[in-house]
Amino acid sequence: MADDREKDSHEGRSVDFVRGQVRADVAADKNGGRVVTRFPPEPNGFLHIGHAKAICLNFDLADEEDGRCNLRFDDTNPAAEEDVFVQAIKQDISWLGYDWGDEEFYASGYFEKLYEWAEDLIRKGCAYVCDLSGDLVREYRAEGKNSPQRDRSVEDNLELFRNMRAGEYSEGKRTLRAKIDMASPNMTLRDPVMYRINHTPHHRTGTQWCIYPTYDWAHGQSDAIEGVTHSLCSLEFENHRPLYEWCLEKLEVNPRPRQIEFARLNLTYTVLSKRKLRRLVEEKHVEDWDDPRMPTLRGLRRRGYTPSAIRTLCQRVGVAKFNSTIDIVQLENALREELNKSAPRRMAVLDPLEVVIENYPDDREEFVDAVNNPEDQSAGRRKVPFSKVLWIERGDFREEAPRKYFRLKPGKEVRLRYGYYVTCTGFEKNAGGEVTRVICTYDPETRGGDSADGRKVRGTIHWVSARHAFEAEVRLIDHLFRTTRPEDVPEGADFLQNLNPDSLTSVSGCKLEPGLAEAFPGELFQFERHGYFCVDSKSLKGSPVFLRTVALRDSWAKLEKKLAGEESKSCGA
RNA sequence: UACCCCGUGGUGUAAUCGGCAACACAACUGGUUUUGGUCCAGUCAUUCCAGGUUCAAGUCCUGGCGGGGUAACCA
Repeated sequence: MADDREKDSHEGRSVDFVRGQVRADVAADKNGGRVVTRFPPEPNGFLHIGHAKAICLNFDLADEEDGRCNLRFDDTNPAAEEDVFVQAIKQDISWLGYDWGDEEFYASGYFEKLYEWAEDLIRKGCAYVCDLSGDLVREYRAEGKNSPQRDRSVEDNLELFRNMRAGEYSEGKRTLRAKIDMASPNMTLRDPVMYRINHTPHHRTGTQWCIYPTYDWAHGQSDAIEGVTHSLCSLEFENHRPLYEWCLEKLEVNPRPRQIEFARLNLTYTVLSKRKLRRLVEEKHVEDWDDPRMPTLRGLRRRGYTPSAIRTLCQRVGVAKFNSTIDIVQLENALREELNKSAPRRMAVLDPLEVVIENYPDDREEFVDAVNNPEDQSAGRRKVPFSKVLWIERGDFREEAPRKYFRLKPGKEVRLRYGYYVTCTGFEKNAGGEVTRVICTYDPETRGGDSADGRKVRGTIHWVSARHAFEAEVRLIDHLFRTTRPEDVPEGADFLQNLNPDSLTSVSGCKLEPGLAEAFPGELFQFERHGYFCVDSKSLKGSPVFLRTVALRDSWAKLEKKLAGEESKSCGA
């Protein structure tokens, strides 16, 4: 895998702009040609696929340049952060396939140093303690008006700042602000807040501190402390770059890390804002953060997505500054591509219809030979039980079929995969007009699914022997939202109105190949002609629940829709 | 409104110094097939607009238009 990545990026025709800039720096021997990146999550939530893009970029880039990537928890806000998130984030990054080695850091580990630096700034006359309330600070900044305390003496500032640290003031009472330029067209430069008071205990430093550095005061300096050379972040920090540089310049830190911004990932039919994901969980529109419909890494993991499929997606979408939305099929396709090569095939009937083979002996049973994976001979073969009464998919029989329908219909012959050719000789219906049983005859000469006379059979359908079937629940998962851009709602409307009511369909009584009874949690299969399914890790032992990870492409569904369209058109005319 | 960033097929991402617009996915055509899957072949753009510089502009310059971000004691 590492080899592939290296090949792609070093020998490939093109390189994204971030890699381009990093390589230019290396070529210019900046930082002695060293490359250090970092992934800086705030431990206040779970990682989602948007984070995966940043993780892949930072780790892959460091790897390509023989550098390293640090994991740094940006834990400067005790009100929001918790250790459970630290643990979850580490677990998710590892699962994705990345290793930060010993480079696990916390912004909170630098509190003392950041404090010292803040005092330095005060002494230089570049920071002051401000008494304005939050509302007033906002107002003054908007108007470009100086804080009344902007010209406090260094001595007073130092004393007040120490008092802040000592816990003498209540929350919101005072802040430490950088003295930059209240007239700057860049709002972030209008005397940004560096420290605020918060008496909430911190997940790592407990009650040791009651003043906390803001992102702007902590981030660049944390990068510098760790020797980060390239600090990659998302577009919304673009306006902060001059401030990022101002801090490091004032502190005379050398060498200085370089901030580069890139566009974050957006996916169709998906919502990736932390706030919105939280609402989905809290308002119970999903089971939890690891609901298989969630775009969180734990959700995707539970659903059966592989780390490499996610990495492939991140690699394919590239890195740029254009704010784009990736079609979710891009993700689905990356997974299909991988599972097509690796997932063992099994037969599973989701919507069972009974088939009786009238010329097959009542009590006979035999085992037919089936290929586990046509894409991978080393996956071997297996024996599947066959008998007189079978289950087939309800959708594979039509009393009256449209043209180009290759499956079972009266008088028509199809192949039962790995079994025999069967011809439909009749069917039964109940009072409601629903087909309850299909009657067929089989050709004993076609065992295995081939005929010696070279007779052509257009349809091949899957089946499960009724007597041997393993019954289980299957959950069909679809997009959580029914619109491509769920967040696009009319003024005042809620994105939840775009929730897809059919995102989760539970189907019980599915008839599966008996071997599937032994499937273990997380194990992935292709149910032939349906899609890829995995055993829900939350299913109870001995009664696996299968989740549909992703469906197979279905060109018949497309064709049928098209035919139906033509039909109604000609009828209407 | 102010400031910053970005506009290349349907969707994304490329295109050394200014030099034949490439790749992936989607869509559509056809072929192969014991999965209507996979696989294979083919089709699909006058680079947001208008000027300018140049032998030559996706690329450089000017002006529009369009989209996004920011204007937190969040990150």
